[in-house]
Amino acid sequence: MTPSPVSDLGGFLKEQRQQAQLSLRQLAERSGISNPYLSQIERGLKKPSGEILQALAKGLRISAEQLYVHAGLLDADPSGGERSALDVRTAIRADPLLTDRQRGVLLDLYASFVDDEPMRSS
Amino acid sequence: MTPSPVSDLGGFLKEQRQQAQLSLRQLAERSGISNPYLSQIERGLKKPSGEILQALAKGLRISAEQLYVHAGLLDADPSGGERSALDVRTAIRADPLLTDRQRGVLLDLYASFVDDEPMRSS
DNA sequence: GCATCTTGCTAACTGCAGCAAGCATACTGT
DNA sequence: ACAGTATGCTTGCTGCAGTTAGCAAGATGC
Repeated sequence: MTPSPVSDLGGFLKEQRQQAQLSLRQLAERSGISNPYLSQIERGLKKPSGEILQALAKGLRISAEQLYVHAGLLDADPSGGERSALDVRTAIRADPLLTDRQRGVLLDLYASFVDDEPMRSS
Repeated sequence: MTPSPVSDLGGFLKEQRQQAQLSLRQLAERSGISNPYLSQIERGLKKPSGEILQALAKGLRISAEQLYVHAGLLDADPSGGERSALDVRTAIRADPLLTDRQRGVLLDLYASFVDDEPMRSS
């Protein structure tokens, strides 16, 4: 975990907590986690799960996504060339108007256009 | 964890894996996790961390956000079904990895699956 | 037929997330 | 002064995430 401001979850948590004028114990109680554990997270000694991050976001009255970004679970800005490839696949797979077979055909065709490795043929 | 399709991570993972025509071991290897663990996740016996979900998304070539939604770490996109059709078209049009010709082929194919009227060629 | 490989799973194990109990220090009220 | 409270942290513990070693069954090639 690099100590850069963007990815420093603990530092960000401490900053948000202080901005909300909450003690470590108050935030821990509001979030439903133990205060020693919160202390360890803020000091970068422990690495919390997504559920703990959700609980902390709730206690801080901020979005969980913000904490996921600092924890490295989400990208800050989703734009970018490589992300677009994932969007097409994601959109096809999520489309309720397509049958499974149609979905497979579209995905295969897309893969043949974009990938070096097409999907395995049955 | 309710067994509804929206929140059933294991079922969703298995479905995506089968759609991608990967064996359990192939996906585990592509994702960099152990195959018994993947088996346990698919059967709902274990609850993976965000990092494992990221790795699985990478192995499946889908967005991690989709898996977070199924794992209950993110809310699903609040827009409705009609939006899905726009998403696939939008995603294809915006994809920088596709040539104009490939884009046209994909859009026409999609339209033939979903619409009665194929896209008019420009 | 047999040998080999693939597949999904079981069982035992290790490391760490997250907790409870409690410490040391600072602050407040009498 | 002292007692009580608040604060952030230390320590030891438990449960579970995630792994390795290996099993049973099915598939494949000779």
